[in-house]
Amino acid sequence: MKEKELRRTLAVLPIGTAMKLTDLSARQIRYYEDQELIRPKRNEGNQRMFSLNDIDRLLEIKDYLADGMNIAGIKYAFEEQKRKSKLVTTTQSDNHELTDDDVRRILREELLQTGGLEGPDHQIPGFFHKKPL
DNA sequence: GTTCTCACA
DNA sequence: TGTGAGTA
Repeated sequence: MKEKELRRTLAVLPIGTAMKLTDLSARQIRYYEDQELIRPKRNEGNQRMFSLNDIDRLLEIKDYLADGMNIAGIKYAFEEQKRKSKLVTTTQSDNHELTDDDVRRILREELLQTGGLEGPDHQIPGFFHKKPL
């Protein structure tokens, strides 16, 4: 499955396409880049070029945001995703019982629970959640 | 026509 | 986040 992974990392989509695919505004996409949630490549004309992985990433960001998570929380979520991903590939390289979706869902639940139980006093300023619902 | 950066009545 | 300005 290396060819497939390679194609998913090919940055060939301009921001206009990313907008249609993710239903996000150019403003939002650029803002998320500033927050280092995504790292689109740049072409010769300094224009952002997105890969399918970037698109998935943007969709995840939109998903997390919908669940009330903020930028800091999402950054943390991606770090954990990377950490757990490494754990899975090294401990069960041939056991694919856990799909990426499972990891994301489990992780989201964990984050929502943690942030939800924290009292306003012990909550890290703008980490997991936006204003307590 | 599209995208980029910067700035704000 | 939106939006307009001035470019590339």
